[in-house]
Amino acid sequence: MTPDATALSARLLAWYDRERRELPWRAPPGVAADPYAVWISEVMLQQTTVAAVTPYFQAFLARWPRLQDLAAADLDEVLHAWQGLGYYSRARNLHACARLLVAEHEGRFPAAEDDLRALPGIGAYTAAAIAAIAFGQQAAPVDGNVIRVIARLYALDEPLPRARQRIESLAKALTPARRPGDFAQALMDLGATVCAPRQPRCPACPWHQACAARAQGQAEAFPVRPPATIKPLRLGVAFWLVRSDGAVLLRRRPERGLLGGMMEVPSTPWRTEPWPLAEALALAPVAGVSWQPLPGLVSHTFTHFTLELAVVAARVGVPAADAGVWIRPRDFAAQALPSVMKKVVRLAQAAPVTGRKRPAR
DNA sequence: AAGTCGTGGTC
DNA sequence: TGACCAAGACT
Repeated sequence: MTPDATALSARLLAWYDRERRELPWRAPPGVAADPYAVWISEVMLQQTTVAAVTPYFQAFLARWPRLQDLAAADLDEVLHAWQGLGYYSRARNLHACARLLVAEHEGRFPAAEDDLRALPGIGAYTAAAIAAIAFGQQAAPVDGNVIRVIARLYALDEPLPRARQRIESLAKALTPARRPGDFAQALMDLGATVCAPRQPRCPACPWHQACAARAQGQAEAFPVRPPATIKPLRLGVAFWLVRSDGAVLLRRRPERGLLGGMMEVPSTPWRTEPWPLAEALALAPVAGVSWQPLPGLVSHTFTHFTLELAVVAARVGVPAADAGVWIRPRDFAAQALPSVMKKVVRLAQAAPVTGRKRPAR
């Protein structure tokens, strides 16, 4: 480290010792972090806020306190515990990683960054985070916070993602040999609480004096991002099919791809062109029933497209085989339903199938 | 290497 | 209200 880097990292660590946040996965000062807890938290925190992760993390560790417990769980249980958190491949990779470690690594995490990086669901960021936080290695995890802080500190005008290499080497150069895990968390805390994307609180920043972007009065202008691409709109028609006993037809999505392995209300494919009703109904899970369009639309924005689902509903007596599984709405809680499908359920239940009065009771 | 992969909060 | 964005990984 250069003298500058030494002074900067010392100042940040002093700030961290003062302002450190208590988080459920964070070990008390001086206590070694549990690699298992660090791993779970870091995977959950991928592209996900602390507020969203916290209840999931606590439920996860209460249910599967050790790596061996998670490895012994069924994938379905893990997916269910993950429902609502998004990026569901994380749950499958988490489960696969637990089983791999138990089967082939004596149930222990490797301490080396490279070995961690080779595990399913652990990329460059998470490998560095575990190595630094759980094993005290001089690794430098680079997440969105670190990118922002470093880009501002040095007023890097090279746009992302090209600037990433430079940011990684600058972050590494700032990382001290002592307390690298605390330094990494300090950098991320700084980005989360002070060096925020909008309206950074520069006067409260321990790097205030050194910050080049701040000196230009342009902190918010960094990092430089390429213009965002517009999200296309995709359309579909969902089939809300109610059996005479009240159970609703659901099906499991393919293992890979969008919402992989999660449950869904059956629907047409999601495409750019509108669906004429007759064309959509030709793809219904059962034929010969009377489909009734429900008022309203389900709108849901994914990372790279917006989805609008119309919903048609019908009652059926004898269902076709192989169409899916019949679940009573009261048992939906036990299903791994992604948020977009919960919206479909909400819409369908707000507008029950008419044409037949529900039995008064 | 650019596209794919969720969701909820924020302004 | 819609666009941005969050402790990224995988292909």
